[in-house]
Amino acid sequence: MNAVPEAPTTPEHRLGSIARTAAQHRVLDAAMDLIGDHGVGGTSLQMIADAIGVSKAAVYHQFNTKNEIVIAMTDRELATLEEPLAAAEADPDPLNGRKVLLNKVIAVAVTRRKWIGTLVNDPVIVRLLGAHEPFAHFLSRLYGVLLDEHDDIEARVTAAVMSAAIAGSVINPLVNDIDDETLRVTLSHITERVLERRD
Amino acid sequence: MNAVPEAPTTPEHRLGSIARTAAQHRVLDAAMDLIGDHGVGGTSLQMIADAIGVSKAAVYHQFNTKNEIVIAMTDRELATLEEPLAAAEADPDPLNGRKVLLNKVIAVAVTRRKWIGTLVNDPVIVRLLGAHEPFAHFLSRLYGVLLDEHDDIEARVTAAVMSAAIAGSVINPLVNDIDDETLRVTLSHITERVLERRD
DNA sequence: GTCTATATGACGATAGAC
DNA sequence: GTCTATCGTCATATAGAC
Repeated sequence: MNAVPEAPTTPEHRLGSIARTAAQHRVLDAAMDLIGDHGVGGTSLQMIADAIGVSKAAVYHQFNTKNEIVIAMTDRELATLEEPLAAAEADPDPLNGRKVLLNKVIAVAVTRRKWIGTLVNDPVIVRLLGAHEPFAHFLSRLYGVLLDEHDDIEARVTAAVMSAAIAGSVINPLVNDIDDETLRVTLSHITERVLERRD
Repeated sequence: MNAVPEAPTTPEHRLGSIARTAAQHRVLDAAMDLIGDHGVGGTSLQMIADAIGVSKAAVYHQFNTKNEIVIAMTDRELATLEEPLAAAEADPDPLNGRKVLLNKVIAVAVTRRKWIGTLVNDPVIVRLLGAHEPFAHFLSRLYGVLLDEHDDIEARVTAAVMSAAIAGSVINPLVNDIDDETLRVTLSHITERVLERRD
């Protein structure tokens, strides 16, 4: 599908490892804003170009295809969890590592609330999350830390409820006027209550 | 927040009150299936026509615009909650009415899980839910029964978490292989635990 | 890095025959 | 109720000048 110099053994496919120019970041900023509002399918390159104030051709000079923009945008966002995830994996106390990572995930979800609905629900991005190997690998690691017993039905439903609660609640119009800090604390509180039944 | 026991003059805007022909239902069935997979923006009339096995023009004979298809499709689905909602509103015990309605909402969400992510997240449908008056009115009634204290921050976050937990968890790949009945019972259980802290 | 101009195709929607 | 044929618009994407 794309580059991927690494093959089977994949020693290092860290997200966010590709350096981007300022012009590329401008494209990604505009793309994220628009796609957050209209979805991937509802956002054209013309809209992105207009938002930046350049021509379509200028956008195409930064990224070869629309899909590359979506990948780069998703990569840039998921990459903010690379370090917290690695830290959690290295934590000698798995329960503590999970708790710290969960709160970091909540914090990111809250500050990025406008975009999170697109990330977990836009058909194009959802497909990408499974099909693009670096993303699939990363999410597998993330779930690995957040869950322990993958085969237990209640554990899986609980995990689904938690991730849905985090991703879904922050985008609900009901909480639109609640500030980030209040929302973050309240969510942390609720998810911990759900979790503590299992730990 | 909402109030409005009856709108000023609108005597009857019940959802699902428009009779549809068999041909129209065939269009709506195909549209729901495709839109559930690819979103509104990712589904063309050609795709719908191909799925039914007719031409685009035949589809246009049933509905004048693509938007009308989306509205009719959404209307048909939301209408399944019209009767449970009316029953809950008429229940002399509001707490019981709410509980019964909540479980009905969960049941519908579980059986329609493939579609529910589109309903609550697709930019086109979300916009429609607020802009199309019958939908906005209906949702206002629904929230009116499910919530009591709209202004309380924790109540709103709780409501957001609950609706997100229901809508979001059923579409999570983690629960893909869990049968409807098991998922429904587990979800009912979890949401009741969240609710009982407030009642 | 940005532009104008253009190729090619798919989109929503319509006209009119059967 | 369905078809073929078509309209005008906009989509992604490219070529080549500055």
